[in-house]
Amino acid sequence: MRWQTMRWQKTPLGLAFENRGTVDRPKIALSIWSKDRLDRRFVAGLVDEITYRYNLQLDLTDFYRRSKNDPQLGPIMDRWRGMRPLNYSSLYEYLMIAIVLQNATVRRSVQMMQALLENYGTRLFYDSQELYCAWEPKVMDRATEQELRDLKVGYRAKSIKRVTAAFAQREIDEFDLRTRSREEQRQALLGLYGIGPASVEYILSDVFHHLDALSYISPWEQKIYSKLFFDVSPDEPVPTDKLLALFDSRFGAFKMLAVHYIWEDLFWRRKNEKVEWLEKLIRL
DNA sequence: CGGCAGGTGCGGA
DNA sequence: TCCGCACCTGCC
Repeated sequence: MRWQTMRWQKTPLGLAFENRGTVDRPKIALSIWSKDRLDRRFVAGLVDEITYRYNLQLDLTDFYRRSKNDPQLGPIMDRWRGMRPLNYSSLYEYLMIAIVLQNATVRRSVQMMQALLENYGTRLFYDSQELYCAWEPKVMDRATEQELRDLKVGYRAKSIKRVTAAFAQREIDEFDLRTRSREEQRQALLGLYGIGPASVEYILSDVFHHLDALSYISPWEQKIYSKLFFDVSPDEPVPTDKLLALFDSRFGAFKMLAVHYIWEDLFWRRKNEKVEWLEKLIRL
C-alpha cells in the first residue's frame, strides 16, 4: 500500500494505491478519502491527472529493446523491468521541493519542507495515516519573506515567495505548459526567480516527462557518474561534457530514463549492502 | 572553530 | 558566454 495526499482543484485528498496486478498485466486499486462527497466528474478528472503525473501510459517497449544488451543497463533491467519514474507532485509543489534542495543536505531539506507543510499545508488523517497536504499558492502568497525566514529556510525564502507569487497571479500555468515544447518549458522555468539549470533539468524529466532531459550535471552527480561509468576517483572526475556525450551515444532519447534506472539500482543496493565509495559522496 | 553542502543570481570581464 | 562571489543554516 502506498499513501499520499494530493490537492486537486483546491480539494485536499487522501489517496491510497494498492498493487492488484503484475509487471506484464499492471493494475492499481485507488482509494480516495475526502471531507465532502466527490462527484463522478471530479473523480474522472482526478484519475486523468494521476495517470498523467505517474506517466502510466508510458510505453517502455523501445527502451527495453535498446537497453537489453547494454552492459550496464542489461542486468538492471532484469531486476527493475516495469519500473517507471515516479513523481506525484504538481509543478508548483515540485518547484518548492527543488528550492529547498538547493545547497543543502537531505536532512536539512526535509526539515525545511516539513516546516513549510506544518505552517501552510493541511493536515489530513485517513486510513490510520497522518499526512500533510500541500498548500495552495494563494495561501502562502500572503506570508512575508520574514515569516518564511523564521522557518529556517534561509535565503531560499525569497525564491519561495517569488515563485509562489508567480503561481498565485497566474503568470505561469502548469496545464498550459504541458502543451508547450520543451524549449518553451525550459525558458518559462528559468524565468522563475531561484530556479536555475539544475532544478529545470529535474522538472523537465520528472514533471513534464522528457525522458531525454539530461544536459546538465551538477558537481556531486559528476563524481558519482565518473565512478560508475569510468571507475575513476571522485578527486579527478571525468569532465561533464564527456559524460554527457557518453550518455548520448549509449542511451540516446532515453538517456534520462536510463540514468534513472541506474540511480534506483544503486540506491537499492546501498540499502542492502554498504557501497563504500558512495557513502563518501553523499551526505545525509 | 572554519569550511562547506543534491544551486542560483548578480555583477563584471 | 563565462567567471567569482555571496548567501541561511546546520553539521562535521
